[in-house]
Amino acid sequence: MIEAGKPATKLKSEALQVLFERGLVHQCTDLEALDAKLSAGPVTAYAGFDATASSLHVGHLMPLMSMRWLQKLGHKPIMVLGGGTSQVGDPSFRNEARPMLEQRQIAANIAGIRRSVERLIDLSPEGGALIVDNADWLTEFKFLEFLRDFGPHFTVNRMMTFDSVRSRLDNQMPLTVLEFCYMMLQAVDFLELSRRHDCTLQVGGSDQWGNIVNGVELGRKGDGRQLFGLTVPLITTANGAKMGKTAAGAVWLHPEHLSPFAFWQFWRNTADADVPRFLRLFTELPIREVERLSMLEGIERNEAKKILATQVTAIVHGAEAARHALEQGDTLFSESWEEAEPTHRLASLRLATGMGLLDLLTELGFATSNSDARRLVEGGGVRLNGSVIQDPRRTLAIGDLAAGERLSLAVGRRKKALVAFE
RNA sequence: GGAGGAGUGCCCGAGUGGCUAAAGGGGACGGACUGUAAAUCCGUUGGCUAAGCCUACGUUGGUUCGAAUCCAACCUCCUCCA
Repeated sequence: MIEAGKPATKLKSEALQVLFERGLVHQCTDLEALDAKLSAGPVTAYAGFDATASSLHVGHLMPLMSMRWLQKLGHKPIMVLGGGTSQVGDPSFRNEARPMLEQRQIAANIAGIRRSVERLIDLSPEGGALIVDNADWLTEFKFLEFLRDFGPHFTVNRMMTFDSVRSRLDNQMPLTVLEFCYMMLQAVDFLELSRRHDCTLQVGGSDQWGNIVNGVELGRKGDGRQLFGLTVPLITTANGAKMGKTAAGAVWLHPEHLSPFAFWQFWRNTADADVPRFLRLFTELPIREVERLSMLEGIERNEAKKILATQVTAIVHGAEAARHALEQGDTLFSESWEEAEPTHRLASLRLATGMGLLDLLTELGFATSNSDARRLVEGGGVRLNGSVIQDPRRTLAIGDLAAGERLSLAVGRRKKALVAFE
């Protein structure tokens, strides 16, 4: 096992060179052998995503970026949707069992995740990529058969040594058999993929190390094959916080959970200190360009942030959406932002019946509840058509519309909306 | 199996009958300052049909005019003993 921040030896394969250069490597089960294999020819690699929510979020971007690089460099990605494993729930580094997911919920979540995955990976026949669902094989096993086929390759002793379950055991928190067996399922996934698709590499988050190693060991004991595991680092922001949380919740990849513009904004608001690293990790700009942008200081760093935001948004939501978000950002944060293109459209009928300012704030996602909106207003954080409104009972009427049948609303310095009524 | 201790808001943590929607800190959000950054200072931080009401201190019951605080049972965790 290799702990990798920087490779100890010179790498032969372009794939690993790029992944290291990008900061996408944390640990590898056998760096040298993997390097040799990757430089010898195309390798099939997989990354798995469980159906814990109906959308992926920025945390999932790291393995996704790794898979994109691998595909670009001639290797074959397999994206595994966890329709089977989600029925169990990964206990890794969690102090409590996950709530059991209903079948219907899993199916709905898988559908949402699939949409993002399809965007991020080239699924054209030339791309060689595949999307599969591990329910396809995991649901087929009969219990005794499963135990007899795979059980002998796992020892409870070994399973209990993994850090991912260690703290649960040490703290004497209950770890159910259901959860404990999760690592077997993920190991079987890897074995199955190696048999079906000649997949020999698994990429995952650093919290997946234990699960991945189990798969690698199963490959060796079961089929006498050498499989490889590679983990991406856990990203925290310069402030030490886990990346990807905002007041509104996780930063989702699915456009229905978070608009492409809001997504763009998230990246635009990156702290200065994080910009170089994020450019490396989350864009595909040539490393030279990344370095150039990283040199920018002071106000100029804002340009780097815009490029970062636009690049990541292009990858996740498409070039068109990214360009649009950039334009919106540029006009919305310029002097004449109140003349820009509307960000939201509502029926003018709603003004006739009297629309509460607080309701609008909540509806636009600027406040999480009526009370939250009220606090913002009373605290002087809300501007309607340029002037601060502190009366929470304020309602909006036709008279509030400026030119173009619209009104502008800003919360703080970062959140701005132009609402058109038509 | 026995003895003792603990479970509080997003997180940590005070609170041992009414003055407690609950000290303090962290985080988050808003204001000032700025560059849609950081740092600093100030404010806010359960919900609603909002000067009123509702829900909340592991769960369920009970005592009381009144409970996060007292009692009982249960669940979970921690420490020590076997």
